[in-house]
Amino acid sequence: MASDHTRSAILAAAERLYADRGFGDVTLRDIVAEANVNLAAVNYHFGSKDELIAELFVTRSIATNRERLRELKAAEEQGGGRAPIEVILRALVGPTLRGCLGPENQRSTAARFMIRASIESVPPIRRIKNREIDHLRKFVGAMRRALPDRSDVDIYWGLNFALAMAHHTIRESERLTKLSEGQCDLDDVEDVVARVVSVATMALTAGKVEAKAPARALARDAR
Amino acid sequence: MASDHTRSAILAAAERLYADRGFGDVTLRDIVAEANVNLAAVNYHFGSKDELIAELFVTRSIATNRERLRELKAAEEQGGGRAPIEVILRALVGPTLRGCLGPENQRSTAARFMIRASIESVPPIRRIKNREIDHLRKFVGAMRRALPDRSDVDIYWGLNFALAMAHHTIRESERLTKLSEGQCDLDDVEDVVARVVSVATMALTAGKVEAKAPARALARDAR
DNA sequence: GATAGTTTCATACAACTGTTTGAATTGCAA
DNA sequence: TTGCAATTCAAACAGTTGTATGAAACTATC
Repeated sequence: MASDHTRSAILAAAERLYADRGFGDVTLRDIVAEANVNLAAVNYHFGSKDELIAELFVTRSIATNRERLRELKAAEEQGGGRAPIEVILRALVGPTLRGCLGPENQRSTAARFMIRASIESVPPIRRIKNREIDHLRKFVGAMRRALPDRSDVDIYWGLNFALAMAHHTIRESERLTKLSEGQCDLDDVEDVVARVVSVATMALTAGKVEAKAPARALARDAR
Repeated sequence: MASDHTRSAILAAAERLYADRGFGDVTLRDIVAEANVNLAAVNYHFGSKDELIAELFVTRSIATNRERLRELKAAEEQGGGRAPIEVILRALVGPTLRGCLGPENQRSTAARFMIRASIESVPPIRRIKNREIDHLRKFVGAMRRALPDRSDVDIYWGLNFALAMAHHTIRESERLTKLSEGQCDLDDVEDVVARVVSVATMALTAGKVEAKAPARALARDAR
């Protein structure tokens, strides 16, 4: 096993470079130069460039997913096996948003790396994302328990839209800032989380008996 | 000007190949082989590979944007300069969704190309997307007129979320189908449009005086 | 301190990339 | 037909890429 120094130096350098310049134009030679190691070290320690990228992404994904499940579990335990939908959605999108947004100058390398991964989507990363379905099913289950009257189809769509808003906001944060001329404050992460959760909750609860009647017939029917 | 035959053969072949295999692994040599033209023809007619990609994307973007504005204009004229927010949102996301979704086996090459462009996001395409802001401002204007009580910030967020749901659904349509085991029917484009418009409308109108009071305090406040 | 196993290193490899060149060919106008 | 411009073509260019090799340096064990 030895010192492991080279291995982690490569990981750190690669994450930094990918975060700064994207996957498109960072070569192995850039990485080994940044890490002060030999070119062959990458293939020796990781097998290939793609496996290096995959390891970086998997590490960060696992961290996010663990945090998601931690929040979800805590919420369901507190509610005796059933958590409010808002809290479930917050557990779903909160860790991702908190991990990627926030004041730019204090964003961690990991955060900037995950933003890149969200924007550029190279093959090794796509492959990993496709295996994320089992993880999402856990949230589907919790959402079913929270909204037993809701059809599965509606649950899936609600989940889809929640992730859509979170990821798109991360991907296009720069554009939203420019479009709104800075009026949309993407550094206020908790506000972003609240907005996403709010809209997703409406999407999942609108037009149902849920306590009182909904405000009015929704556009959904206007089709 | 001559026959133009070579030029359009390249465009058609490139669009087909990019649609099928993505930008990542389609080379100029693949394209000229598919188009039965000489390798140098691409640089002769387009200047560079990136300019070829840009031309493909611009052509399709313009078509979509024109359709968007056509629907928007028609709606506002019919309403005497002010259109219902649902109709504005439908003009915003409808053309994109209709252009990319629908039964897979009858999807046009152009549609599949635009899906790829939405997923992979190579530099020349990113550059063009960044110039889309002026186009979006026209929708901001219409939304302001439709919802004069709403703050600009809310308008921007609503627009952001509407685009988020549309684009994410296109990008991740495969995953949503898998997650829902086919229960979410992405071939029924008008249903998808209705769902996106419905949620976006709620996002933009919730918690306001709009006729009756809203059903209840929203998660937004639970923060 | 010899040995076996791990890690580093310089270097070469082999393939592929977009682009350029300059000559050949074509099409059209005078 | 002649002449001139536009287009096509084969070939080469110049650079980059990820990966493989085999020797050297190191490390820990006996």
